[in-house]
Amino acid sequence: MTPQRPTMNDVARAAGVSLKTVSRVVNGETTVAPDLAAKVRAAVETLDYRPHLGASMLRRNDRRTRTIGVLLDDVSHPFSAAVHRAIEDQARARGIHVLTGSLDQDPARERDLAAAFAERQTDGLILAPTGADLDHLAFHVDMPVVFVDRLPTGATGDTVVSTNVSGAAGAVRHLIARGHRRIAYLGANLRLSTARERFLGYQRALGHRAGPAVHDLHDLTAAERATVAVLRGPSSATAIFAAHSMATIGAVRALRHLGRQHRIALVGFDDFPMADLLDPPITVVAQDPARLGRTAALSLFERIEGHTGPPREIRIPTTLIPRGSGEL
Amino acid sequence: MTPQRPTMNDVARAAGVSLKTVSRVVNGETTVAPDLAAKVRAAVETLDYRPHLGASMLRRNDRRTRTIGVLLDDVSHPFSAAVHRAIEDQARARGIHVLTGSLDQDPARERDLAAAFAERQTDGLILAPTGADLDHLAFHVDMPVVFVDRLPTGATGDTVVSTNVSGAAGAVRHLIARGHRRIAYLGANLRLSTARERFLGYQRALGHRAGPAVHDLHDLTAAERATVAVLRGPSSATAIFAAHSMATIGAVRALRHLGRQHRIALVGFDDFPMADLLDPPITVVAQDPARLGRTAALSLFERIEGHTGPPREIRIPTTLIPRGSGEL
DNA sequence: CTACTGCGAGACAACGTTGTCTCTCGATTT
DNA sequence: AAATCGAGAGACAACGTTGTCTCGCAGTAG
Repeated sequence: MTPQRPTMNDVARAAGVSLKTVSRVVNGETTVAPDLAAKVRAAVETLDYRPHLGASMLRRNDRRTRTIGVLLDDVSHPFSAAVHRAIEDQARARGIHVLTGSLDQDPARERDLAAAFAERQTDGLILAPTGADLDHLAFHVDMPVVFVDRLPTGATGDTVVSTNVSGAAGAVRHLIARGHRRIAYLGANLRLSTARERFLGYQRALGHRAGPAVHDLHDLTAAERATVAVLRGPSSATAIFAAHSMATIGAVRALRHLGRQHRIALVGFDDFPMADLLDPPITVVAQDPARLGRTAALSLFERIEGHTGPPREIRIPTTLIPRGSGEL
Repeated sequence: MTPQRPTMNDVARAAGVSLKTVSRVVNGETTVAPDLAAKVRAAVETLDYRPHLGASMLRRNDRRTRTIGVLLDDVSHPFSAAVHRAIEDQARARGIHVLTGSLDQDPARERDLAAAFAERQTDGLILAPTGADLDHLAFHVDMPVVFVDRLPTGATGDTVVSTNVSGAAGAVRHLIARGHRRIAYLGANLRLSTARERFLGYQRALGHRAGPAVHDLHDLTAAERATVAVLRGPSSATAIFAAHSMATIGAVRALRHLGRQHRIALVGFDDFPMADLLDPPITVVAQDPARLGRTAALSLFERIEGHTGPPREIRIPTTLIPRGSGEL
């Protein structure tokens, strides 16, 4: 019925040699007489033979699938997408393929997808942890894991993250230098290490003068509401530090809506598209998602190649980009 | 040395049953006595046994890897990322995993990655064609392929694309209705079906009055330069139709730089982040990338399930979103 | 002219799982 | 009470490939 793909046996028959000889030619072994090798290659060509990676994997000693898994928060978010792309580029250079998944901060999905990738025998995993306990990894996932963007809880491994504390502190000091004293904080759930670290940087920069803070902001409308709240509140902030891009964009929208975009200073953590074309252009602490991804990939490939040694924590520097909104 | 993962044999020994009984329990067959099944499940638990998908795949009759390949232009581009995410969501609902790759409009990469995915026995492929001849697909890729965003050349299959001609024509008519007569076109290489179709829509709407057109625009700076050129040229356009988001953003930047963003009308094809927050807000013909991805995924899964029948071409409608820049 | 060496090539087992066949044993039918 | 049946469980082969072993043969040494 269905025309089956040819196997090594078919090639062997067509070339008039033994199956094993075909295997040798396909694997580039040099111990085959040139004329036989030529016949085999011809047969491979005409039959359009392609090795069955599953079977080969099963028998081979090294057991490599040349595939890695990448689990990020949301592959359609610009930050995750940039990390993803950088990983893909590193993988491609090595002929390695990439299985992807979006976690949407859901620990169950994190657990399930990590386990599923392990079952599929991926050679390694790059994970942006949701913040939940990862003790299941040690049990179920027997491959190198590198964490990116967020610190893991309940597991150890190489970790590549931004300089969140100093980046956030720098942003806030930038506002302080402009004379602001009542600076509000908008950020995500503190379960996430990024939120914790950025909030810490905010607090360090302000000392006892820390202003109103709203956490747990994930979608745009929540961020917009929170912006209105911190401006209306008793402390009536004159400046806002938004600790992730969704919060920043929410703040931009709310300020615009209130007509106060030129009166309230705003610095966001994580750059976003078009930030420089808005009015005012938005000052941000830019992360380097491509470098995060690239570095994580390099770490992972080192581990896959057998590098051992204690887990490394690599910090990728952030850059303050003053554009106008933070200089009011 | 390396602690090997347990196999079915290990589980069988631990549970005191035969290997085949373990296989039956793992695969949820009902012909196993409850007490034996319980023993097996306990052993699976304590040994943390996970089936070897490669081996199972090799022997099974249906030969499904429950993995599909997705090849898009650039997973970090917002449009591709949204398509990707929609596909992933459909796949997840079916417990299917996704291998991704970015093609960057490179036919060689398209060919290599398609072949590599075929070797990996993916169950199907969703492809945004680069525009090059795809006759190699029929030869080397024996799985269902669904095309998304762009029409294939040299291959057939279900195809899910936007209503490019009518969308572009609508954009241009919108400008004509505002009194514009000299409307420039900025677009990508006409090798891409999207560029061809959008240019066709532009020409249809304008008839013999078509204005200056610049093709082959891919990066921002080229689009900026082209914008300056069509404004300075002999026909001195009063409006611009930008046929993809990179061209639109380039035009926005150039107009801003020239200080003419409130004098020259602009409509872009494909929405982009923050378009509504710019000054002026940018009028666009919005595509529905999520629906494109979802529809492509549904088509592919139907084909994987065995649906036969002639290739379908599905058009996803576009929506004109007037925001200001096109109403000057 | 026999014995040894080395290399090319095939035979065979094995990887971890599932499909098929067979066997046992208790229950039902006549 | 003998024959039949069915369900549960194991033995065995097979999936497509690679690792290992062996064999044959040409070339060389004694």
